[in-house]
Amino acid sequence: MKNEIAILLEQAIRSLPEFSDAPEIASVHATVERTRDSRHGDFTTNIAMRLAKSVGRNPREIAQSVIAATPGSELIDKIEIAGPGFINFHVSPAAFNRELAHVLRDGENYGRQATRTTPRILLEFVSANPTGPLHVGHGRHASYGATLGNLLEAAGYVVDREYYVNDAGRQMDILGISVLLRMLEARGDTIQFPEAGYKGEYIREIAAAITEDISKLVASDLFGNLPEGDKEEIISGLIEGAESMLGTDEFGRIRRQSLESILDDIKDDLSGFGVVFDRWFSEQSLTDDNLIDDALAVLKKRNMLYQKDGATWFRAADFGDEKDRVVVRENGKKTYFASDIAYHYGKRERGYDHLIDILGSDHHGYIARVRAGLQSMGYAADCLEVELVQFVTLYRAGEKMQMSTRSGEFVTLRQLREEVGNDAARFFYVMRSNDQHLDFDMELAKSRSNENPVYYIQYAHARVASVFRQLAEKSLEYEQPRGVAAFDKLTETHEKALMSSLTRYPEIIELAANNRAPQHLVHYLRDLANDLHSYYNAHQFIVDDHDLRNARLALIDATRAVIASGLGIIGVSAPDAM
RNA sequence: GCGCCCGUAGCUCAAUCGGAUAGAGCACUGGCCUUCUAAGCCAGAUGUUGCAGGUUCGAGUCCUGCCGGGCGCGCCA
Repeated sequence: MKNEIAILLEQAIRSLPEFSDAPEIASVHATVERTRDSRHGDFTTNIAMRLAKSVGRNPREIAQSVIAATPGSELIDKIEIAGPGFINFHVSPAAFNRELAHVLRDGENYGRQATRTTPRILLEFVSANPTGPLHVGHGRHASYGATLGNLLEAAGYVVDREYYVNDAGRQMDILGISVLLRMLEARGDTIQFPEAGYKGEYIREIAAAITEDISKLVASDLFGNLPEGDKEEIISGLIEGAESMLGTDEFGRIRRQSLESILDDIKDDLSGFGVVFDRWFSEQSLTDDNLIDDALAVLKKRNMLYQKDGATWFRAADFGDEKDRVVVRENGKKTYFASDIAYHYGKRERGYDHLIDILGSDHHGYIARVRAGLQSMGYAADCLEVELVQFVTLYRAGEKMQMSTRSGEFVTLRQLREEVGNDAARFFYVMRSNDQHLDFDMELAKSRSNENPVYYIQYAHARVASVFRQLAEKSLEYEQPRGVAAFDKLTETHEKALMSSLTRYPEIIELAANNRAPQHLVHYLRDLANDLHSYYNAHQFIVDDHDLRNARLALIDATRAVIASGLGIIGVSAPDAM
């Protein structure tokens, strides 16, 4: 609907020679928006004020000539000039009726844009380290990422969802030794669990399930040969000791089984949360497939690397980073940053045009250097987009909870899901802008779940389903074509409001997708549910008038479809009964 | 110290490349179930948009400075 208005407007402006050189002409489409006040009509544009700047003429005069040049259309009842030069469009009832018929025809596909082949988008999110179960902070990333993926698809983009598994490096050794020590403990050996190890209870559960033979290892030998030092040196000593006493292969198997156990748990948790990935990308595979070397070779070829203090540096500062970064350490080991460059390089090499990373706000410092990496390899700086998600602070009974994986003291996503339910959790997580901090009070979410806005929206959906059940009980039939033919009878204020809201849905999808802002959809659904509830209370749907009854049923049927579609994008169920 | 993000009603938050009178929920008060689910509806109050300047037809939104909060500034991952 908005699109049609924009096309008419663009035709009008292009037909006027005095604006042919104005730069604003390219963005006419984007200036058309819904009015906030129905007295201003249904759609408005500020294009006259924008043109006034570059052409140097009175905006109201410009508006006048634009209106005069606008082709006649059955879509529009009247066009008015208001205020400093707004052009307001009043849409005809017939046009709303026609659009409502579209909603019914498309059902839950209404508002979805046709698929476009470019750009191909890779959406990476969660990517939590596989060293423990997901906690409530990851839940926000999962909900936001999954919803954004759905939104982008609804807006017509081709999106692949990817989880980057940090299965390489020191943290895997720490995981391995943590599990091994719990195995020794379970066997009856006396151990002193290191401060830097993963202390969570889940480590004991993993240890209990591992069948690797560790009879070669004696706890007293292991602890007897520990170096003096801080907690990092102590755990390094334990890892080295275990590898030499038990064997590198044996320790490697324990490490791998621990990783698989945790990864299985994460996958199960996420799929249970309705969050699915197209690919789980292993960091270790970067090394195995020589991708890091390939990426470094590209950088070297482009003269982006140099040697200093025995290390290899990347000229990140040449591309906007605050300083150059090490990619190969003095000891010959590649840095994590080298993996990151290679990973993002690989994403582009796999054919993705646009990369979206959803990261915690504590990672903001790393954006510039990864972007520098891509840029230095010849990719456009804006092919990498990073959406930062602010922290979740969890409160239980008004008390702040700690969230440290290493200490093992945290509330898991699984616990949260069990306590408040998937629907409420998915909804709450995307209710507010991702750049706002989120306070999540468990007790509040549980004890007041009836006041949860998600139920308000679900209830609207269930109410419509209930009306259709009542219809069947009265042995009446819903005749949709007859209803569509009788849309002229929908003249009540509540009906007009509902129709207007329904036809906004495609615009909301576009808005929420383009701004990476699912909360737009959440607020829209709340408003739509409100329209339905108000209508429900003000008017009877199952009335004697055959035509009016079917017209009203068609209207709420369309509403049901849009609510179901919107909730589906957020990952929330649309129940027929509550 | 430098960098990024945030600051809007009592509380939690919205506000569509800058747009018309800054909006919702919660909480509070009163009213509405013999008719399709009262997890609902209707009516009612609240703002120096942290502070001070600037840009312009127009600023919560953009720019500068300051105040307050969060996060980040490794040859860690």
